[in-house]
Amino acid sequence: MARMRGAAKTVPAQEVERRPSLVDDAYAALKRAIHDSSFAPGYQASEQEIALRLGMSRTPVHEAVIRLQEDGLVRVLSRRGVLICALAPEDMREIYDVIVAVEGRAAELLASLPDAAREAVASELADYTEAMACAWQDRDLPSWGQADARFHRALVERAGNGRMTRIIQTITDQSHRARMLTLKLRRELGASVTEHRAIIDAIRLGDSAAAQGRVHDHRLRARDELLPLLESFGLKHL
Amino acid sequence: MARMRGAAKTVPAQEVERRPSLVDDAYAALKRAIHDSSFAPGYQASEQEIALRLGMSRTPVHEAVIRLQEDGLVRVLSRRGVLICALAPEDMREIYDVIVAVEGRAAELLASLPDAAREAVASELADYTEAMACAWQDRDLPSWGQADARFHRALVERAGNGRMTRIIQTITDQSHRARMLTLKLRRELGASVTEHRAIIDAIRLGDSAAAQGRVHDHRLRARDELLPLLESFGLKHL
DNA sequence: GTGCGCCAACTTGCATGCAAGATGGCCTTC
DNA sequence: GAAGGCCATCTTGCATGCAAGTTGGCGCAC
Repeated sequence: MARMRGAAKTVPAQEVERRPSLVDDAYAALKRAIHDSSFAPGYQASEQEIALRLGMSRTPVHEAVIRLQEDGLVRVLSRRGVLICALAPEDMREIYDVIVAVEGRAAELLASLPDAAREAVASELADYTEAMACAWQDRDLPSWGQADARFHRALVERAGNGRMTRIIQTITDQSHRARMLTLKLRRELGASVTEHRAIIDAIRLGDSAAAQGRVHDHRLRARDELLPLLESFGLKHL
Repeated sequence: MARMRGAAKTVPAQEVERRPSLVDDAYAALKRAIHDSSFAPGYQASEQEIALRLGMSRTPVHEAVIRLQEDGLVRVLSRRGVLICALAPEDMREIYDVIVAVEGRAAELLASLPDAAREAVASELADYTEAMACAWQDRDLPSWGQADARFHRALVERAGNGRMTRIIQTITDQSHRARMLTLKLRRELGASVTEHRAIIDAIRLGDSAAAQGRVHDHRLRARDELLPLLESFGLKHL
């Protein structure tokens, strides 16, 4: 009955592209609901209720919730429902440490690329930064936030390390609500443009130590600007 | 029917300690099986078969497999079984980047601790390093590996960042087999002791830049020693 | 002998049933 | 009136049934 399949037998051709399953649907829907605060932090829902709302049975919801728990977005309280996780300032401190670590290494890697690839990346990053500068002049906060997000995502993705990309994606998901909130509170958005340009210069010059250091300083400055804001506003949980 | 629980209602006392479920059992058992190569990479098993072997139904196995997939240890091939993931040298390169990033930041944080805490951590790290030196003299590879693992785990855990700890835990799980293999291949185990001592000194002195840089160099040296070994031995997948 | 196609077996996706545990309200008792 | 205990209800944990899709082999045709 239990047929042992040989280890050497490679993956059978088809490049493993799953069509979207109900689990994926539930996962995406729940993540979106959490991001746009349809499910506010602290809210406690039952899988049954979520399943009903999404028009499917409990099983795919349950599996999606497991994945969300791995992502740190919810917690499953045994026999008591699903709790949407809140983010404390302490969590934001942790998150910034991870960002500093990963983006710093990514910048280092980018600065070590061959000339042509390096220039291409620098050029792309410069585009996003100019978009930020324009948005800043126009006082267009949403555009500024979008361009900033693109800059930081490209910074990591272009380093070509899937694991680092995934880590940043997870961390970004976790802090999504906080970012949306703080975008309106911050004052020094202009400084980011200058710092981004410094990062880009270091990458252009192939100075990996400087690239790492400047990303490091950029993110720590942003953190030190943000955390007091959060605490002064009494945002104990986001 | 669908009773909406208030968001403000805090977690009901009990500090959320799940007793081990069948899912946890399956998860632990599978991870162990993968680590000790009972399930070799490339092996393809069915959830039914695993469930039978573990004496439970398919449901908890299925959920455990989902978690293992999140950890990057297996892949679920839709309607074709569970594939134990193999690690290519390219994966090891990615893994080392993550380690360099996270451990580097952790060292930085440790060097920024207050005097007493810093000294305590340095002292603990020194203990592990001395254990490595002894094991190296005795040519006791398993002990060396264990002490080295403790050093690196403490380096991250003592920084007090749960997310960084979790990332390192995941990465460590992924590369477990590779580490076991390469422990026997490496020649320069002695250099690690010297480098560890340099890291500890930087932490003791509160020099966070030096601490970060020395961890950085230590891990990159180890990587550059290891990767050629793997490739020369033709270990395309571990 | 070779190649093609059909089919049977096997696999996961998902729904649902049942059981055990947690919770909150109601009733009883003092 | 207040407090404590019992019970109904709600919740997830897990087993299992059914359906849909994939695979490999067997047999048939040439």
